Amino acid sequence: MHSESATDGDAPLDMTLRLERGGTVSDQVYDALRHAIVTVRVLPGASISENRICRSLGVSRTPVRSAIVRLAEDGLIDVYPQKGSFVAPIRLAAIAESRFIRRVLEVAVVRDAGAAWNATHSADARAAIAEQARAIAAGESEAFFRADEQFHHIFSRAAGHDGAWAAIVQANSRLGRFHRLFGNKDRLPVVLQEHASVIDALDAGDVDLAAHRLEDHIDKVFTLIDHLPEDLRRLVED
Amino acid sequence: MHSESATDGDAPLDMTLRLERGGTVSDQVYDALRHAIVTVRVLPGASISENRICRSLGVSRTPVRSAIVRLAEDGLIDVYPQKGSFVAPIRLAAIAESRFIRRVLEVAVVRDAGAAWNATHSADARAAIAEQARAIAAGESEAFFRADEQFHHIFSRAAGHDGAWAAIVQANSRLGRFHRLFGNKDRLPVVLQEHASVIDALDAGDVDLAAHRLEDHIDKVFTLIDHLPEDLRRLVED
DNA sequence: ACCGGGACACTAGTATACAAGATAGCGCCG
DNA sequence: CGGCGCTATCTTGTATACTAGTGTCCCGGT
Repeated sequence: MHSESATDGDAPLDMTLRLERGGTVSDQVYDALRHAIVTVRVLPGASISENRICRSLGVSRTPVRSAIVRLAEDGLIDVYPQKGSFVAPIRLAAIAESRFIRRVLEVAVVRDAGAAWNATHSADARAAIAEQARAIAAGESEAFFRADEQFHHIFSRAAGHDGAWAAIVQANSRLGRFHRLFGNKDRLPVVLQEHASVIDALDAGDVDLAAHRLEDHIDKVFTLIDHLPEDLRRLVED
Repeated sequence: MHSESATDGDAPLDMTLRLERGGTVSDQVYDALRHAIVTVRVLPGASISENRICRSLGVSRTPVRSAIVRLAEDGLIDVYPQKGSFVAPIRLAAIAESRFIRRVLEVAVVRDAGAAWNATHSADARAAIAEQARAIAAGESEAFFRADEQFHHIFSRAAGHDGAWAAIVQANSRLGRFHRLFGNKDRLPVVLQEHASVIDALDAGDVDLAAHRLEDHIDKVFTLIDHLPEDLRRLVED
């Protein structure tokens, strides 16, 4: 067995997956599955049956398998040969590692971004913050996360660190599920304030202050782990 | 076309791949291909024909495709649908990014490692250094790189940063080819000295000094790019 | 001799069939 | 009634056949 998975045998949702954009079928399946997992539309521990998915999507097993292989490389799916594939559990140790990677990389990136910071970057960042505020008011949580990613992306673009951004996104794919499951809605306005304070520091040319504020901002992600709701504890490991 | 690849039409080596360890065939193909690419037994730009590989290895296309998908995710192979798959060129911009990621992550890791540093770690590190010296004397370059990886792994183990190590390894898979192609043999003894100086600083409890020395060590990788041999320049992009 | 067109030999993507292992449930036996 | 063992049915891994697109090369016409 693979220990005690959350929703093992039961198949609560028939995977409301829809293939969207063009490109190869394999890519479409990959995007759909990845989105469903990161946004926790499918919960950690859920069974991923190749047969069920290809029946549900009307495609053959080949592109589905290809997508699963890629998701397994991303650490989002665990494959147990001859037993089954399951959405990877949220391991607290892995979350801590992802947080470490993201904090270290993003702080270094923002330091480089400070050197090339200009009015356009500032305007883009404040636009992203405004979009986050709108999403909060409208209760559109996915739009909030999307704008959050846009906001953090600006630093990498300003610094020209495309590769670092790719690494950050990869680490974030683990953190994303954590945020959506355990994120406290009361903290969202605080997030906005912290975002704005980082931009304020950059606009003022104080790179050290910006880096320090960003580091604190990312670290605060872990404050909400102390009061972890009991009914969600079964979704994490360790 | 895919621009000017180095060894496009020609197939200079019949892929002296041999499947070694147990596990699924797909994993064996993945390991063999990855090793061949990272150790530049197959050069950047070389054509990776699924048919040729599965003929060469005596397996079907399915596991070969699976391995190629994973290698494409790793950024080691570029797949052009209906045209072909090719060993990814060494993009100087990507090398710079990998260097950035590795430096930032590893410096942060070594700072954490300093807190938990003990005699065992020191002994392991010095053993790895000794192995590197032996490899240099014996002219076994692959053994040198293996010991180098072991050496750098020690910091992550001491700090308990498994995830960060995984990210470092991933960034290193790009750097590995660069090192093997453009590495200057005259610098190898200097590498040993730099490694030893980092451990000296850690043993002395001076974490800041260790971090600074490690940062310089990783940065020096780029000093050899200035005098890039002309006959190898065709293997890189940009 | 040069230029154009079509057959051909490739490529990767997809679909389907088969193989091997693991599990759960049921029936038989003690 | 309890425990052992078989079977039916799942799982993923592998092999093979087919599709559609692309580039090349040769041959024929100009």
